[in-house]
Amino acid sequence: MQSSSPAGRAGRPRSAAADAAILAATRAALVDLGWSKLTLGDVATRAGVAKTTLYRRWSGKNELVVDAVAELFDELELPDRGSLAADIEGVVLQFAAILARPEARSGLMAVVAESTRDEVLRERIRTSIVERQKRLVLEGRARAQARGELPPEPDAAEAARTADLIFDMVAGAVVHRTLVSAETASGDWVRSLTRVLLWGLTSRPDEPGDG
Amino acid sequence: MQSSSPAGRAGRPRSAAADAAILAATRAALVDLGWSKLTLGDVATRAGVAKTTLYRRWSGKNELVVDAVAELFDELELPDRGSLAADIEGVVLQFAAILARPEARSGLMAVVAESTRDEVLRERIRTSIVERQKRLVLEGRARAQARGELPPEPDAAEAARTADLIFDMVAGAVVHRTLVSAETASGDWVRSLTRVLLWGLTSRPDEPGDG
DNA sequence: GGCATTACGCTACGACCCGTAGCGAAAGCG
DNA sequence: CGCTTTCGCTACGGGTCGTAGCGTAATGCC
Repeated sequence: MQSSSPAGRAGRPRSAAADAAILAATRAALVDLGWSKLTLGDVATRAGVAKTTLYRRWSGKNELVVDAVAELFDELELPDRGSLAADIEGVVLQFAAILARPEARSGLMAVVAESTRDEVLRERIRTSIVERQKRLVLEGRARAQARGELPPEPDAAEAARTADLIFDMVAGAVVHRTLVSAETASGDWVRSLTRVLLWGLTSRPDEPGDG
Repeated sequence: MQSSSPAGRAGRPRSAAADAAILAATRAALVDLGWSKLTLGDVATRAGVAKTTLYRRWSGKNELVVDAVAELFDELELPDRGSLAADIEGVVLQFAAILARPEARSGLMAVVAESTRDEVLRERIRTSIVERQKRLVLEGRARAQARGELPPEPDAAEAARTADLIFDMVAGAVVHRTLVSAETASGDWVRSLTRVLLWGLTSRPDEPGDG
């Protein structure tokens, strides 16, 4: 059977241009129609491909939108702005800018909602979207520890729990601010968020208000 | 025309029992089918009413699910546990318990996603769900100020901005932890979240790490 | 009690979308 | 040149949507 080509089987190869066109058409349809009114037939027409071609590559609407939205987060990276506070503010502003785009707003929340009843979809979202964001938290902390802004963590498990907490707080706050409260994540707001986070993480345990 | 009855017009009144049955059936359908596979015909059958009756009261799936999910948050209240930290932990645990229910998980995120393209729906979510949660933040702060745990705020606008920030951080963190990271908001996690928040809010501005 | 008014249950309907099957043509590989 | 796979196109049964129409049930007003 497959003798020479490593991954490419015999026969006509799939068009890479079609993949890009379909994902772009999906984002355009999300902008124009939103999640619930988006139909795969319409996406195929926008992309200039047959509906059957679309179904050969994606099993359904959920998977298609996950891939289309995931590409939006490709531009996320951790800039080196010299201090932990500035690094956090920079990446949060990037994240907020992505969530300000209508194709991200309507698409991301919808697939997350669907993922509560679809374990495979949830894993797809995790690997293609969430894990990439969480990596920024780990990189930012490592960089801050190298700078001496944060102390090294002796307990690896505790360090992982803290990173998860920070990730949920930052990403959750931005998402909630943008999609639920429907307010823009302005520079002032991001600075306030960063201030609370950093003071909360670096303050000494002076038993403030505990019984 | 309408001479005596204040709000009730002439004719057969709408069945209040039908309203309750429809909303309960909607939640049951959310548990069994999730958002995307939920159909209004199925909800009507579950509730024991005709499909036309359902359409006479709700304009569509979005509005129906908002009302069905909103009832889940009726039980939210601010317990007086003696300290600000304990109060926060209590209400966050209540919030997390609601979000642990499948009808809330699949329904809430879906309507929020739809609300990004529907201003009327967004306002409906705000008044019936979000604003009720935000009120707990304001009550909790007022109680903490009465206890002397927090200083009084001279600037009302700044106080409102801080309350909005705290609300987005708390609600966003719990939602993100529960629905995106798909981990339970355990007691340990809630205590860690509360610790970061309180230290972040009560620490003195000693310029920690700023240039 | 009779009457107007409104809600209700039921059926039926056109419109739309889904997801798939089948076909002939096109584009690669050996 | 064959073999294989993809592609575009058409067509189809099945399901849901949202509405219209009808007869019936329940209330307020006289």
